[in-house]
Amino acid sequence: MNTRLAVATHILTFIQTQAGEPSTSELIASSVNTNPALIRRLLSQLARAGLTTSRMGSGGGALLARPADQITLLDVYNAIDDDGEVFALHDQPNPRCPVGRNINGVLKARIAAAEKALRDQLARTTIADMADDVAAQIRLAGNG
Amino acid sequence: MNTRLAVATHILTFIQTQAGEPSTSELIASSVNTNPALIRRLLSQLARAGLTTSRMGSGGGALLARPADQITLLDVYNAIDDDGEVFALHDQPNPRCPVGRNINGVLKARIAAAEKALRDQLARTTIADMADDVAAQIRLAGNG
DNA sequence: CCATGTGTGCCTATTTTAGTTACATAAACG
DNA sequence: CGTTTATGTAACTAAAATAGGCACACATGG
Repeated sequence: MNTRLAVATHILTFIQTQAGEPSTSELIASSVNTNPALIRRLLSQLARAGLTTSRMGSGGGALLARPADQITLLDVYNAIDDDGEVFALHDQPNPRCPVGRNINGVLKARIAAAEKALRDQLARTTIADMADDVAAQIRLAGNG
Repeated sequence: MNTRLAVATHILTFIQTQAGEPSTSELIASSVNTNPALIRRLLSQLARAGLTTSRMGSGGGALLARPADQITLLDVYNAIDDDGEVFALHDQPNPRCPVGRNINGVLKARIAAAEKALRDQLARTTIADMADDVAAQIRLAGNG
């Protein structure tokens, strides 16, 4: 699978830790350890989905478009995944076979149920949760 | 995403509709509408996972290794997916950034919860359910 | 005007996926 | 025993997805 959900979540969690200061794509890229252009591409998808806003020019960068406890991992997943399908059906089963003719309709319903369970669970975690968890980890390491 | 779960489920559902007669890879391939070698590759993974058995030679083919109501879509998913991860983490976040250093540990737990929800739901459907649903569709079409 | 930073088009490399050919091996059957 | 049927798997090709990167037009603040 791809890492876009992980990177997008990293981006939003990072922004949340910056206490209202805009984060530049270069700064975020250094935390993710990748290219700023890649970060900007993801940020533009997140902005299109209404999760972030960006200010151009000097002093600019990305901000969350709404409070971190109102952005769930499901929002992130929907923002970055074009079709949002975890499993694909097979293109052209044989329509002259009874099984081939009907398998996709049946399977689609079962897969949809499984993907719904996934989405419902993703909706239970917010960016605020992520930032809190990260902060807790940092405190733990500090005490170690 | 890939179509291997769909094809593997198609294979098993097809075998279940054959009333105990072994299914050849060529027959299954004609239902799926693909190449027999591809079916055999999937069948060998299913056999390794203990879901099917194959008999070589004349009159041979694939059979379910246990009753269809004891094979779930989770079993199929586990059989064909090497690592079974829906989402990947990003390789090398920057260890010098507090967020980069901790994001993967935190995200891993959240993603695992979501994937568990997916798996639990996949475990609720058996190959017997699939075959029953397909049979019901065939009856519906017959009445139309 | 100049420095900073976004948004995006275009390109490359790598990996995954699907599909195909070929052949050694195994079993059944006359 | 040899022919036929069928599996299991290696090797290969083609296409698509993924990640990464460069370049530059455009926007903004000083």
